[in-house]
Amino acid sequence: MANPSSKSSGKAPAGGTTRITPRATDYSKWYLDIVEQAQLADHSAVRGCMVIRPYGYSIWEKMQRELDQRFKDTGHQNAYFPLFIPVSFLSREARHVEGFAKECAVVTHHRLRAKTDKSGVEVDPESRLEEPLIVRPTSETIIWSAYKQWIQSYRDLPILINQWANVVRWEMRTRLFLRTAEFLWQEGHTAHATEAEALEETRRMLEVYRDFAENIMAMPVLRGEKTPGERFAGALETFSIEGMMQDRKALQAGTSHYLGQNFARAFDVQFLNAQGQLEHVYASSWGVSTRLIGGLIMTHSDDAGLILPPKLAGIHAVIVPIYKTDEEKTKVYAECEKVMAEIKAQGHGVHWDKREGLSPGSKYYDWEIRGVPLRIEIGPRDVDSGKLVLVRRFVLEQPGENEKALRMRKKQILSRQEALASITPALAEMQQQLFQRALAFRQKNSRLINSMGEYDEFFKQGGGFAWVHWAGTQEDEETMAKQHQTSIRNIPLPGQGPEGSDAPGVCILTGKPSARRVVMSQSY
RNA sequence: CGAGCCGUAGCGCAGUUUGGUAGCGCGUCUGCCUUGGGCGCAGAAGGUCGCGAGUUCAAAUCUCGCCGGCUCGACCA
Repeated sequence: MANPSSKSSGKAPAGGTTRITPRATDYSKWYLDIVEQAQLADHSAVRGCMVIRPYGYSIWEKMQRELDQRFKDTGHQNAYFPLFIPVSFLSREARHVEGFAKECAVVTHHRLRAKTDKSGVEVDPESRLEEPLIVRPTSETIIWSAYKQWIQSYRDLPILINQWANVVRWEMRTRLFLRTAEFLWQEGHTAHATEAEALEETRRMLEVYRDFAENIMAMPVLRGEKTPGERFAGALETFSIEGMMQDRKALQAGTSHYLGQNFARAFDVQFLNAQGQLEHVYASSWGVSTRLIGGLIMTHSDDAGLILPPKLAGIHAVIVPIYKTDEEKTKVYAECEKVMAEIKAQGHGVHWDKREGLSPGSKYYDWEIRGVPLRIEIGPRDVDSGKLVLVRRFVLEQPGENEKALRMRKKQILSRQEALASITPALAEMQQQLFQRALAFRQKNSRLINSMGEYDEFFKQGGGFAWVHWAGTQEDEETMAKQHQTSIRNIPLPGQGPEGSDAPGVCILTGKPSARRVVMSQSY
């Protein structure tokens, strides 16, 4: 055993530079290391709440831009409703309050006063609120109380509104991005004259989420309906998109709910239809949150750090200059300037790392951890030969390939012109291959399972998505959850599973006939 | 919320058993030297030891309470 204070041997870093824990060693440590070292987020002084750092927030901003455009393209407008909700509003819808009551932050007073011993301040008991307010865990109630004022006739419908906001859910156990007490999200809340229209909206937004997840995040997702036990509190139907993370657990990445007339009844929102009859309004709601950033990390990243799909990268290429003398620096900098301008002109984000006193190697590690898709190295040799060194953060692994060969393939020395011309296609290819790789991973770890024996074996071997026929009760579901730490992620819409997954069969637990398979797995 | 572990400089940790001057590595700053995968040398700055109370001549160290983090469970649109 080496003395911990002695110099480490081999190619370990010279100093105590923090390294990322490999996935194989400790998956959740790996995840936290990336969040921390890529400077995405920090824990804050408040339990369960995070500070989203600029680099992490820039990813959220990119996501927002893409999603917001899709919402606008499907006819929605943004609006904003209050952070506080009268506690009585929550209880208007019975299931809704049941679902959220246990995780609400409550405001009961509006004033502080100095303590008598001058040691600080305390709640002024005189300032107790007539009715406590909760900090919104979701906004259905406050929004439907407003919709009541807006809707009288079928001519006022549909209302297609989205809100970008923060919400608070006092979770028992939190993890950065995946489950925090406060998180950022968007919530769409729509009102319709007919059930069919509201259902269509519910499915349309599920498809918007799928499109965004797969084409922007390069994260394949399964669309499907949640079982009654997993439904949103107050919904008649809940649909989700579920991604498979690299540890083969599922992550619920977005939900779209058909709320029927539940909230319209709770807030007495009726409209006069074209036939002159009063009717309750039909509703949908749908949301995705900063949890997506957690999904992004766990879908693509590797032991060297974050890997960003180009469409979510603010910086697509980083330029690292290499020089010894002032003379070389001048020469190299002139070239960097030109290369930077040309990449910018192509419409890509580019950053020139001018930090002094850091070796190029340090900079390489730095940008790798942050997941920047392309690195361009420019040294005197390159300037003289009219070439550029272009290094990709990610190339598709080939079977049996060792780490050194992989690294060699990431690095190309190209003529300046060739290198610049290859940036756009390289980014497009990376985006495509990240999706392909994640999809192949999910397929490899998805299986049609027809007996409890197979089921046990599958999860003993590491698990994944088990496509099983199911006709059990909610109690049966809970029993499965206890015994296997698995749950029904959703009942996938047809056409998404392995060969033969859409055929009817019999429940693996009860043997009763079943029309469709469900996907069971461990989850976040 | 239950069990276990943890909280000492920006980061990672030693010191706590047996109370007695606040330590190490990395990072940071200054200068020199370097720069094609985490350079080197010299010097310097940096601390309410998570917070509060208690025991004591004396508390990072012992006691009690609280806060926060990690892992596992319970819980979780």
